[in-house]
Amino acid sequence: MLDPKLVRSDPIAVAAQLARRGFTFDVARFTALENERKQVQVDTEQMQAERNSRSKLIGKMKAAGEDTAALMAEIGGLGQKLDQAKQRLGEIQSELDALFSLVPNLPAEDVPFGEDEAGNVEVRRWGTPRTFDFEIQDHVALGAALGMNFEQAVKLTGSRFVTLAGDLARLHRALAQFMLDLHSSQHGYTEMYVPYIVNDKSLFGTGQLPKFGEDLFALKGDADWYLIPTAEVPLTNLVRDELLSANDLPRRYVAHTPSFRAEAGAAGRDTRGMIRQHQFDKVELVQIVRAEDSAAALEALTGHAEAVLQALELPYRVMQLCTGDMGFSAAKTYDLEVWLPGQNTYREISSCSNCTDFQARRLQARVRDADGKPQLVHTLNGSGLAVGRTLVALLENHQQADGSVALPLALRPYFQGKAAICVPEGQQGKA
RNA sequence: GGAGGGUUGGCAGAGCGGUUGAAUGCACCGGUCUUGAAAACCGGCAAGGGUUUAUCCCCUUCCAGGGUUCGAAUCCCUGAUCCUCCGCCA
Repeated sequence: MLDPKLVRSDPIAVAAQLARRGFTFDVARFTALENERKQVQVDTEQMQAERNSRSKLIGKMKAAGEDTAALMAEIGGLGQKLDQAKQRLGEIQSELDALFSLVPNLPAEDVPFGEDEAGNVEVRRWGTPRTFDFEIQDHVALGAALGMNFEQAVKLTGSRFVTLAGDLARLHRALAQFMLDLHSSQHGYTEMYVPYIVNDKSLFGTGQLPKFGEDLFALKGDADWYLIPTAEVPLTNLVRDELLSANDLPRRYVAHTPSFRAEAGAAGRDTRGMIRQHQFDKVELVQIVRAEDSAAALEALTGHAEAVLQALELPYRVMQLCTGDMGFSAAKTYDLEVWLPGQNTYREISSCSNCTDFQARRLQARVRDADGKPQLVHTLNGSGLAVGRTLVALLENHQQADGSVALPLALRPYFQGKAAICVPEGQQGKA
């Protein structure tokens, strides 16, 4: 949610900034609504003031033993007019709220202009893609021999799911655990266990609702419950409706959860392999900071995600998203793209965003400043990392000629020191 | 699932339908005192919104939504949630 005061004070300038990210803000409609709101609100409050003062007077007169019948009769007619005005104000307010709830965050000043992902700007690269002296396989081919099975998942559920068996399942678990261990012990994050089902308020707070409901899996039942599309939702909502004191910040949370996405509109995209699934695990980083700290926090958080890739010896590049490619709540975003030899390209494996006060305003998440005045916090989130895609990258980058996959040093403690995962007995030649 | 009891400011916790936006304590901020700190004492201190250059002023808010009333933290209804006891249970 944008700051209504800012939008009111200069709707043209706000519209211009939103246009940079391809969003059309209807200034005329907003201005008309806003003018009517002002008028109706002033009228309504005036009537309320009158009612209040007269009712108080009645109280005083009764206490003094005077006759109040005349005054009470006089006040009677006010109620109906007031109800009408309140109803109209409520309607206008709902319309304004609906309008505002669909408006994305303003891009930060240093975000490059661009209409789509083609406008993203490479910031830096780490590592060098390996040159192979044998015919490489992609993760689907490698995985088939190691225990990755899409047919089984189709039987259990449908497309865009997977089962992992044996060392591959263990690798998946090891990756998540390694990431949690790294962030909680080295980067100052508090590990959290959170619900995988959240209510509609939480999804509104982080911006998934009302605009992106079709991307979510909604549960049947009386309550408005949804499977989480990312742990960003439960983690960020931890501070919803909280008024924190200055020494409560910064807060850094890390959690490993599955993420559930309907992938509506993604038909035909990334249908091969584990790249785009309805269910995938992710280790998520969330920071709650004071406004003045958020720019630096984004750089730090991005670095924390990068540290995972470095420890796993996976080449990547850091992309700054352009105005047209950023998510709804983000003011500034870095994507980490890992090298995938099987696709001969870099693919997104983490997205790190500074949402400034956009989510905080929806969440009513505040902190007292030095003067003791409540100020909105800033929220940041980033994947550190997407576990499924990390597994994909690991298989493809560290594959060996015989179909086994070398384990980076960082993961070996989770495998009793083993140096590679190998095709199980009896599976050789099946790939 | 059954029965009962709660939900009030950052926190704890009072609150007969009428100057109660709400006592008191803690926390916090400022001051006195002190070499400094602590203690003590004095003072300040809810949030959101409207209007305004600003002060002032006004409105809303005591879990949420309805209702009764000239007037609701207070009475009624519905829902959420927490606690206690019983039942069931990984």
